This record gives sequence, C-alpha cells and structure tokens, in this order.
Amino acid sequence: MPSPFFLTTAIDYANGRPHLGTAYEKITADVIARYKRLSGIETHFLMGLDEHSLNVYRKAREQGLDPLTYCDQMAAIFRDVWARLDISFDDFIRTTEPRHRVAVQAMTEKIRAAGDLYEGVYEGWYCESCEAFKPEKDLVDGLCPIHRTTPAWIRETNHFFRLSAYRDRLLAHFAAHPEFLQPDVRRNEILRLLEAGLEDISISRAGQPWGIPVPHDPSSVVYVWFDALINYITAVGYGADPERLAKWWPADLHIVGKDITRFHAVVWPAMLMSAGEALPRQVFGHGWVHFKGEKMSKSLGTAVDPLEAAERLGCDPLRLYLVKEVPYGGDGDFSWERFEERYNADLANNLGNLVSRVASMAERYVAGRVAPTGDPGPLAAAAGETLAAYRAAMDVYALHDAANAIYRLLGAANEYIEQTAPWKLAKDPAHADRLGQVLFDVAEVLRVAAVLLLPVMPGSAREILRRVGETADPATLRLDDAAWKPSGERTLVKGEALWPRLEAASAPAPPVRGAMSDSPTPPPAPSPASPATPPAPSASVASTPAEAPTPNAGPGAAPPTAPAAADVARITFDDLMRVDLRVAKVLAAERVPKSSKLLKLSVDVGTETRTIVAGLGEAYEPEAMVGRTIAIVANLAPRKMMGIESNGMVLAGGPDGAKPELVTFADPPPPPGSRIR
RNA sequence: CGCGGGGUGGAGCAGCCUGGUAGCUCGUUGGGCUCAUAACCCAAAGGUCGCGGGUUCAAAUCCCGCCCCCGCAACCA
Repeated sequence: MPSPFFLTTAIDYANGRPHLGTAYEKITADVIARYKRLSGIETHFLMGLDEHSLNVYRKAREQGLDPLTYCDQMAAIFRDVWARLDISFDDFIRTTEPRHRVAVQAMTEKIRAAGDLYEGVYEGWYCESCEAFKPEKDLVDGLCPIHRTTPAWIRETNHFFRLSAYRDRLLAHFAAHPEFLQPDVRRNEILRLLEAGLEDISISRAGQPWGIPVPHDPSSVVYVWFDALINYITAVGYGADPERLAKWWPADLHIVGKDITRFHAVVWPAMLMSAGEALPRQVFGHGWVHFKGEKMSKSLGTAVDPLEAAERLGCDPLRLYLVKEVPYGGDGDFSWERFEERYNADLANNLGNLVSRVASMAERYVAGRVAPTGDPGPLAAAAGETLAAYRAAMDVYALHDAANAIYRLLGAANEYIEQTAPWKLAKDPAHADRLGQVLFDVAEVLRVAAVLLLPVMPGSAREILRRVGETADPATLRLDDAAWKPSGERTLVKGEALWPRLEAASAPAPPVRGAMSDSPTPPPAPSPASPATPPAPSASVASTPAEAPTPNAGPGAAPPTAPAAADVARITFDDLMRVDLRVAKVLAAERVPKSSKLLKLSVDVGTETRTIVAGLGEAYEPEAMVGRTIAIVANLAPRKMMGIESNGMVLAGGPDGAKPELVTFADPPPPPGSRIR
C-alpha cells in the first residue's frame, strides 16, 4: 500500500468572492488530488478560509454583522463555488474554528519553549488595509502606496519570532532537498532571498479584537500570517490527535500562489523547525492566470467570475482549459475568446466529435456491440505510450503535458479512423472482422482516454466511459485500468453531443443573467470588450431533456441554465441624471512625477478651473492635451491619486488593455460648461 | 549594478540545462473523405529563433555586451 498523500491549497481571505485566479489554484490542486486517488493512493485534500484578518473584521462591521456571522456567510459562498467547480476537497478548515485555536496556541507555546520568541517594541507606519508595517521609503507622499491612505504611527510591544536564526538550516534544507520548492524559478528566487539574510518577524498584534490570543500574553493576538500558516497542521490533528497527525504529517504538497511562496518556503518551515515538526515535502508555487494579458483585478473589472465561466461553457471545459492551456508553474492567460476557441477545438471538434462518430458507427454497423476479432492495431501501442507519458507528467505536476499526452492519443484515433475507413469496410461483409477490430480499437482508445481524464474532467469522463460501454463504477477505476484491455464485448451508447460546437454567427444570447440566485453579490460582469460575446452552448444543450445528466456539469454542479449574457445591471433614468456630464477645456497638462499613466490636468468647466488627474499618460503627451475640448464627469467625489486630488473623471474609451482614446467633439466644440445629455 | 522572468512563422506556446534537419495548437489556403458536432484526414504557404560579437566543423541552444517587455512594486474612479 503506497503511503498516504496530504495536499493543501492556500486558504483564502474571507473578505471577497473567489475569482478565476483562486479557482485556478483549487482546480489544479483538485486534478492532482484526483490523480493521486486514481493511482490508488489514500489522499487527504485540504482547503479552507482565512478569517482572522482585520479586513474581514472591518467588512463585517460595515455590514453590521458580527464577524463570525459574516465569515459563516462567506464560508458558505466559498464552499458553494468550489462544489460547483467539482473540487473534491476532503476538509475545509476555517481559522475561527476551535480546533485551530488549539493548534495555534499549542504551536506558539512550543516555539516559545524553544526559545524562539522574544518581546520587542515595534514602531513604524502601519497600513491597516495592508495589515503591515510600511517602511518610510515605501510611502508615497506619506500615504500607503497600495491603498492611498494615511498609515498610522504605531508603537507597540510585540512578540518576535527568531526567523533569522533559521537561515542556515533553511539553506541546508534547500540544498539537501532540491525538490522542496518547485518550480525552479521560485526556488532560485527564494535562495537569493535566503542568501541575502532574514530578519526576525513580529508574530503578534497588540490590542486587537479579532484573532487568536497569544497564550502567554492574552492582550495580544497572533498575527494573521502566523495564524494562517498553521492551518495545514491543525487540519490533521496538531495539538489534539497525535495518531492522526502521525498518519498525515508532514504534508506532501502545499500548492500556493507565487506571491506567497516565501511564506511557505521560508517562514513556515522555520516555524516547524522551531516547533520540532517535520517539514512539508514540497511547496509548489503556481503562476497567475491573467485576463487578456493583464493581471486580474477587481477594481479594473478584469476579474473573471469562475462560476460565470463554468456556466457559459461548462465546468469541465473550464477545468480543461486551465489545465491544458497554462503550463503549470508558469503564468497563463484567460480570455473569453480563447476559452471559446479551445472549447471548439478540444471539446467540440476533437473529443466530443470522436465520441459521436465512434458511437454512431458502432450503432450503424454493428448494432452498438463491439468486441475484438483479432489482433489490436497500432492504437494499442500508442495508448500504452500515452499512459506512460501521462504518468510521468502527472508525477511531476506537469499537468499541461499530461493533458497534451491524452490529446495526442485522440489525434491518433481520428487519424486511424481515416486510414481504415470503417464506412468502406462496412460495405463488404468479408471485412466484418476487420471492421469489428477497428471499432473496438477506437472505442478502447476513448475508454483509456476517459480514465486518464477522470482527474481533469470528472463528470465528462464518466459520461464518456458510460457511452463506450465501461460497466465498472468510475469511482472504482484506477490508473491501471487505463491499460489497453484487448478483450471483452462493449455496448456503445449514442447520445447528445457532449459539447455542441459554438457558432460565431449564432443568435445573440438572451439578455438574462445566469441563475446565480444564491450569490449574495452579483458577479462583476466582466463584459468582454468584443461584441462576439459567446452565445454559450447552443440552446439545444440547455433545453434538451437529456437522458443522461449533462456531462459537463459534474455532481453538485448547477444544472445547465440559459446562457448568461454579460450585460451590466441597468440603472434608471433618474440614476443617470445624477451624473453630471460636462464639456470642459484643457488649460494645462503635465505628467504626474513617477507615474507612467497619470496626467494632471487643469480644466475649464465653465464656472471654474479645476484639477483632474487622468490615466491618459500612455496615450497622450501632455502638450497634446492642452487646448483640447473633452468630456468629463463633473460631480464625481474628489479622489487622491499619487498624492494629488482629482476633481472629476475624463471620459475616454478603448478595448481592455489598450490605450484609451478621448471622447471628442466636432469642430467647433461646444463651450466649456455645457451639459452633455 | 536592486532581484527574478521573458523576447521563436499572423496569435499563443514548446525546444535551450545535455549544441547537429526549428516543433505543437489555433488561424489562412488547397485537396480528400462522408462515420461524425460545416466536424475528421492530408498537403501547402508563412520564421534573419530581439540585436551585435565570441567559442565551435556546427549555435534558437554555450559565453560576453546591448535593446525591449513583464513581475517583485505603487500608476486608469
């Protein structure tokens, strides 16, 4: 029996809905977890929520909620999203749970007993939004560069962890275990960081209302990062259940984003060393999924709601896209256009069509029943190679390579069908044996591919297995079942197209939102810039009373719904009238120092001259702005950018990621101050 | 001298460690097939592998220098 496998993902902050980036991490982790189970390895897959953050506390207060009540709601949302994306986690830890308090306090005590905690005075500028102290040099005009808020000068007695004392041991560990941090890019980064030296870190906050009290100093709470890291070991019984801990600890794999690898590859191992626990065997720092080449950002409207993506084309197509199109460990890109392109190429044209043509031929020529009649053709060897390549790739978490290996086999099957032309064989009874063997071989390829796809597209793979006559319960299938089985009769089943091809010219999607009724907040409606917004799987999928569950929606997934159009919530005419749009003339313009995008404009709005800061710096030279007549929102609340107060917003437009183009007027333009309506 | 990554046909990427015909997916064009979801198969066009120099019989690959892009890391309200 292989030793059990414990893998984790980062726990997410409880103060926002999951977006595609967080979903990416969970989906890839899920693929690994499912692969391990398919390999017959007992697996424990942990996910969770990070709730002891001041931001969470504040957000709850804003909504007039008790923080725990707020977290309960968020936990429900997260669990729901993960369930809909078919994430097979075994445990979902919340840092507010009693089991976590026990573990955090136990580990803090242990570290203290080891002599690695000391009291010190921490003094400096503290940004409450970042929940971090800001070095003077990082402040921009005295403001937090990220939140543009005034940090507070804080002086408090904190407990410090002697991180610096662990530098040499960490370096030694990295040297002895090259696989400890992957991929190599991340490893190099952290090695440099270690070589540069480490500073001790504060692990407590004084006088805060939300968090786990420091055991020997209940007036302080444990700093949220220190608290959060411990979740991984809490979940397997640290401080509570030694037997369980012995079974699962150390973790085999922490999957985290590349931004937080240093916490997992430096701070966390040092904490474990101090507490006398074994180190995780591996940390994998995955990359980002960008949206059209830009970092996903909620404030820029480029955050994609994973549920929306899953509802448009299906949960499994989304999973395949993220796994196959993004080299695991590197950065990848998501756009609706590309998602559709991959859907058509990989699922409609390739896999889906192959299932259709094989089932259809089997039904037409041999009444759906296939059995080997002689020696297997060349596909048997190809399938063997595929299994080996898939295994090799998955074992080093090259998820994209594994997916591509499967697709090479599918390509070979399509080619083989062309070469053997079963439709010709079927015309001559003398070729009946040959026909039988060919059909068996291609059906067997599909069976093998479906077994290998179980981790990636669980629901769809099961449906394919059913259609190619696999009678075993998919849950009992193991990787060994992906070996070529040269015997036995199968009954193939024809069905609806698994993934109907998307037609560019199909009718526009009805302007109704998808059924996300249980989402308290509406998704951000990413509004693809292109008018070629996908009309999603044609209505036939949604409305067909399919005999089988729609395969691209896994268990727990939402039933197929009307395609969600990306329309923005409507506002009333009265709402519109509250916006004061006016003509203005630019009197002066200059670049904002240290900013590539911002221009500081003085504009004449008819009644007065005011300052507006606008993000036009990459598209317009300041000189080109002077004298121009522009359109502005005149009654926007003042806002400071890079330390300069902006009183209004300039109207400009352009595709996402492209340089903005000013809204202009015909010549001669209306006078400054004219209302726009 | 911050640190790290990248620049390969129209698009997105692999190849680089371990030099030796530049590969994959999508797109384009032509042909084939008719089992299949206008799907599938074959073929073709399309590349000074960022620039310059060096090592070598041979460089996308190794070495040196330079340019540009991105992330760490603030910049569209």
